[in-house]
Amino acid sequence: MAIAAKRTKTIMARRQDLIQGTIRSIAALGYNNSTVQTICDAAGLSRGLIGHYFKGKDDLLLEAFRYLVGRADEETRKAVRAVGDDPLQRLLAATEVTFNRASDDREGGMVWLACWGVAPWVPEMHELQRKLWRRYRSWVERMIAQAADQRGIKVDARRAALAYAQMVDGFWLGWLSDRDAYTPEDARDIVCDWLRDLFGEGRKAPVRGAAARKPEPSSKAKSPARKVSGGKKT
Amino acid sequence: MAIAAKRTKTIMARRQDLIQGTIRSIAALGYNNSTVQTICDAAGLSRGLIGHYFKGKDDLLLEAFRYLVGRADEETRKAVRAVGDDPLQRLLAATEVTFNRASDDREGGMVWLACWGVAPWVPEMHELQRKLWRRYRSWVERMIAQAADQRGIKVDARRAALAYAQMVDGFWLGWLSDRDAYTPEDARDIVCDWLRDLFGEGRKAPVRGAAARKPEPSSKAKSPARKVSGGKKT
Amino acid sequence: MAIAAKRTKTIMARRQDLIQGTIRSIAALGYNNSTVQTICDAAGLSRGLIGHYFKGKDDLLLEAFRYLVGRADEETRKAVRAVGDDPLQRLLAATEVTFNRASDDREGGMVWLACWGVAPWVPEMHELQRKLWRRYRSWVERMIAQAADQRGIKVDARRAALAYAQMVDGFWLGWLSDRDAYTPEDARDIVCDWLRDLFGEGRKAPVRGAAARKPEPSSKAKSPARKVSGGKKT
Amino acid sequence: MAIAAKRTKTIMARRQDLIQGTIRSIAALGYNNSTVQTICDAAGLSRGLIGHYFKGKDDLLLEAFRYLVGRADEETRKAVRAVGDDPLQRLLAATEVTFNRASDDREGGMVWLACWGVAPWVPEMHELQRKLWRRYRSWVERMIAQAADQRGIKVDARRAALAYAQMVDGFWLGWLSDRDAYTPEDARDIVCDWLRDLFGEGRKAPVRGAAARKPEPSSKAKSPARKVSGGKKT
DNA sequence: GATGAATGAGGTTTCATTCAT
DNA sequence: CATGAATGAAACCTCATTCAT
Repeated sequence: MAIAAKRTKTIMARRQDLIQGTIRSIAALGYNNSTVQTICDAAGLSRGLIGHYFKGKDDLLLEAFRYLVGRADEETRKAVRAVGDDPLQRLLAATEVTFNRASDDREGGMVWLACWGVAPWVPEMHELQRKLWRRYRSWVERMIAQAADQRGIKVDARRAALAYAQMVDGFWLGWLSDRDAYTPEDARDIVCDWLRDLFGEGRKAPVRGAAARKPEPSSKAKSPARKVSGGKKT
Repeated sequence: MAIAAKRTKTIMARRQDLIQGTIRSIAALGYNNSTVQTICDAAGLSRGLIGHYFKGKDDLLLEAFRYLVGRADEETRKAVRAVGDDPLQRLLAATEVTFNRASDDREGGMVWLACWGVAPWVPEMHELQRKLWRRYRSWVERMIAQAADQRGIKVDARRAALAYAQMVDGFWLGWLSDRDAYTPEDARDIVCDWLRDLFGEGRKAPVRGAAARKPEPSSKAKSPARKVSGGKKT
Repeated sequence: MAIAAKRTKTIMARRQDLIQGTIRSIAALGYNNSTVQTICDAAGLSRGLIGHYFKGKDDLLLEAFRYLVGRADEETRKAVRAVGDDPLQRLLAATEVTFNRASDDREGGMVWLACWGVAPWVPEMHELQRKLWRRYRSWVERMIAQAADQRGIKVDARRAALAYAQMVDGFWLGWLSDRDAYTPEDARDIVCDWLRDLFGEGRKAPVRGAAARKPEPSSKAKSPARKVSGGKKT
Repeated sequence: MAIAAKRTKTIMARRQDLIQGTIRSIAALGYNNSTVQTICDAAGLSRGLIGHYFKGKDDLLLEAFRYLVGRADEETRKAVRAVGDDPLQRLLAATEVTFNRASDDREGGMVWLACWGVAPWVPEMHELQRKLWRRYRSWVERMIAQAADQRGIKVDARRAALAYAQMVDGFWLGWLSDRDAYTPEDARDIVCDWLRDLFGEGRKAPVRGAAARKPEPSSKAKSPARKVSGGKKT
């Protein structure tokens, strides 16, 4: 069994190597231009190896996407769990970890972007993406509904969740497509402020300009936002 | 010259045919799976023709994207011009036309999505996309700044513009990736409400007429106004 | 239509080129060692052309076999028709043309041999082969039955047809596998003598040794035989 | 030495395993589609093992063919020896064992067929096949010559041997390619009758017992005797 | 100007063989 | 001695592009 276990471990390691190679290759060359050759080169392995560990290129591509999804999910869960049970805090934590991931793993983000662009025409990827998104949105909706309940505020949780989720995705998309337009921190702040405003919580730190805005009654400017990564995660 | 003009006209027509074929092919098969063959089939033309009108496949792809961009730009300008000079009305009109396009031309939207997914690795497309985005965001920023000025409200125009623009993109992305999660009308309403809330304008009747609507006495934020979506809508 | 006709003609010509290339390649290298490359080289065409005219390599291989079958069939029919209606003469003519083909087109014969060796594992080829064989055997059986009737001789036509057909195939097989063991003329004479003996007809020419045999009463030594090519033909 | 002997034994056993695996694989999948993987799977051994016991795949293939050839040879010799010295009885016994093998070991037959189809392009296999055939034909020729001598009949032994040998092969080929056209028993009867007719021996009881049958008073050709298959059988 | 036949580069995949464990 | 992971050659096929008609 020790041998079998070791073997299994090696197998997992090689699969990881190939997945990482895929991510590196796609990040560097794009989805189309990534060939079995570039992927295996990036993984430091020989071309034929892909057949040992995956059904083929498509399978590997899908698994790489699945890996990114799983990792984002895990990271977000951990961050959310760490802040306790308060729904707003959870949302804020999720938002933060989402945009942190943007800076920390732009490579992964680029792959995510590339996958968005092909998913509609790759049934399995499409399905995975939709499942993910629905779970994510429904989690956001629950959090928002709970937070509103706690505060005795009326919020259309569905619409708020949509606004949040799509804003986050939009910020991801925008930053991946043009990293100079704004920073992930900008995005994070805007979304977090939007969340706090939604529940009438004050902003924490003086946020660029906004803090200078007259505190009108309900200046709850909505800035919709949603974690790209979150979107891809839960 | 008449002959030359006619020729030019034919050339333009053929180019259009090929561009439309490209759009149809990408919408149906995705970016990767669209070949010169599928494109020309979709255009009802023969395979070799592409060389007469474009430098090659890549060029055609780029031109198709350029065409979509140009058309969207034009439509938006027209809608904005039609609504007069009021910045908020202009933003609302732009929002509306944007989401109307979603329903009216899902095919084009899918192509847009596909192009998003490859643009970072196609320098010319990337550049085009960035130019477009920057112009768009700066226009939004100006409109927001003007609208705020008119109302004597202090708004961080840059952040608001980012929030607006990325929310819109996020809704596009989400709807193209999963058309069942919400409707373009949902998206439009959420974004328009967000805009009105930003300026303390009350939500109103079906936004569809909003563009033509007279600027009523800004009834300011409705009651708690903190509901992302007020009473009406889903 | 002239253009369409010409095009069709060209298409047929290219298909023929590829089929001939296939035959030459298989004859020279065997079935396994024939690759798209060797086939196209033998045809004097480029590698990619195969996709224009056939579904793929397998399709081409099958068509090449079909071509050999069709040609053998045609040649045999023509030879049979040329000798009139007498069943024995028809059988003799078929036998002759069969073994003539052996000498005239050893290349085609080798391909036939190669196909025999793979047919059981290539459903379409197998089916074609079986259809062919059955039609051929039943024709032989009918001829034998008629010839026997004419002479008032009792012959088990089914068994005689089997003996004839398999003897011919056996001679083909043997000669293709070892061209030095006997000549096609040897084979032809043996089979023709067997046929004549079956119906009590005298042998035409003094055939090696056999003619010297004592004309015992009914020395109808059966030598079973069957045209390989015939077997593959009708 | 005991150890060395044991080792040798294991080696032989493994080689046998691989040879059997080869036969099973080829019978199931054909020559082309049999890979080292399928062969080792069929043998219940691991892929790399082939290198320990054979020079490579080609060598294994050749050895498998050699094994079939050797076994057939041995079986035939044994059957022939068992029947005594009478040449005709020997031929009948050889015929019988040949067609018995067809039914008893169709798998082996299929491999034989597959090898026929590649042998001309595999020099070593070709050579083996030719040696085998020549030895076989010359043995048949000797038997026929002896039987004719014994009876004072003049027979062209070479031609008769060719007819016999190719008829047998033809029946094998036909049955392997289409097992529904006739049974090996049909083939055996036809060939045995042909042999008996050649020497003016009457057809007799079920041939199955023929090998053990005492040489009865050659009742010479039956009546017209020109029926390929007398009264009995199908 | 329009067509599609022809080319050949390049992609994915399979496979025989080698070799470390 | 046995295993199967690793390699890289080579096969098939697709496809963008060119060019004669």
